Amino acid sequence: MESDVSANSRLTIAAHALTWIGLYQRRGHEVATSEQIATSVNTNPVVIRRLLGELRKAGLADSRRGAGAGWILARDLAAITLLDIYQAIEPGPVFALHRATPNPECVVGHGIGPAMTAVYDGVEVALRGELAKTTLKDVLRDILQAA
Amino acid sequence: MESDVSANSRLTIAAHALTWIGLYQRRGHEVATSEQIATSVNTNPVVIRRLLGELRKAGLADSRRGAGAGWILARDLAAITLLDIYQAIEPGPVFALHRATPNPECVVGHGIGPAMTAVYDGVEVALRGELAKTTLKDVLRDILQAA
DNA sequence: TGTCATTGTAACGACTACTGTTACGACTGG
DNA sequence: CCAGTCGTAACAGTAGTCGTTACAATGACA
Repeated sequence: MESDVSANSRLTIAAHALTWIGLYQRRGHEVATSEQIATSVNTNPVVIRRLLGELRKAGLADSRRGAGAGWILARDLAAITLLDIYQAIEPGPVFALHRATPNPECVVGHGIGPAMTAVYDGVEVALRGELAKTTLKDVLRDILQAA
Repeated sequence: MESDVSANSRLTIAAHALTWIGLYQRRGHEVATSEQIATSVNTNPVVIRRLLGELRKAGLADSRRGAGAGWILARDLAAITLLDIYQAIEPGPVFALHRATPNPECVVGHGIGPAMTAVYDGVEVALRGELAKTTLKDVLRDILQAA
């Protein structure tokens, strides 16, 4: 169970699932089932299907239905960055402004929004730049090298 | 009310509170009450006291009790970066690994943890670097310039 | 010494997000 | 037709944040 302090593991799970599909395909298989992926991730198949559904909308994965169905990559592992996955599954920014509008008659309340927005934009750019550096091919390479 | 998709507004509120105290002190006042700060932030005084309590533990603010009590800065605005605040109030990293340990008998399940950790470490460094660029003096300057 | 404004903190309900699970309809290869 | 898998709804459990009420503790000041 736990160990974390409350952060998002969705990016980890999504990268795990796609990398698993990629390795499975590289070994000659056609499709991977959510059941198989869930066994590797150690979770429920529905969790995998939900997540891969979002990745399909983003054009990173695809699925077949009916008998002998399952999941395939929509792109090569080398053409999928962690940024692609992040954008597919993370709806909003890391930091947010106030929930309730601060007092506009106060100088600070009036100007803090734009000031923080500028900083947060820079943070997002830096974060995305870091995630864009790594492709799933890189991730798989690291995994196989460590084995 | 809202508008956000579920992100942390704690850094925004904390920066708002400290900046407000700094401007208030610059205008000649001794201490700022949580009531006054809450009016500018548009929230409840207890929310401010809770947050400033964490900032006090980190050595960024200080408080006086009793009658005529309130809050003061423990450092000059120029000596407080957004990274200082972030570290004082954000308990964990942005991204987390799996909640449940993935299947260690699977190559991917075994190696994905270290591989993603390396990436996440880079993300944290980039994020912290961005936040360290801005001091509350910068924030206040932007606020006053825009007014 | 007494008053009283303010902090410190516990407690609670409301809201949101993610996770795990069950259930079942939709689809399709054989 | 049938069996296997996806697609998705529904629900409970966990966790974090926020707003709110309540009240004890503190300490400046009259």
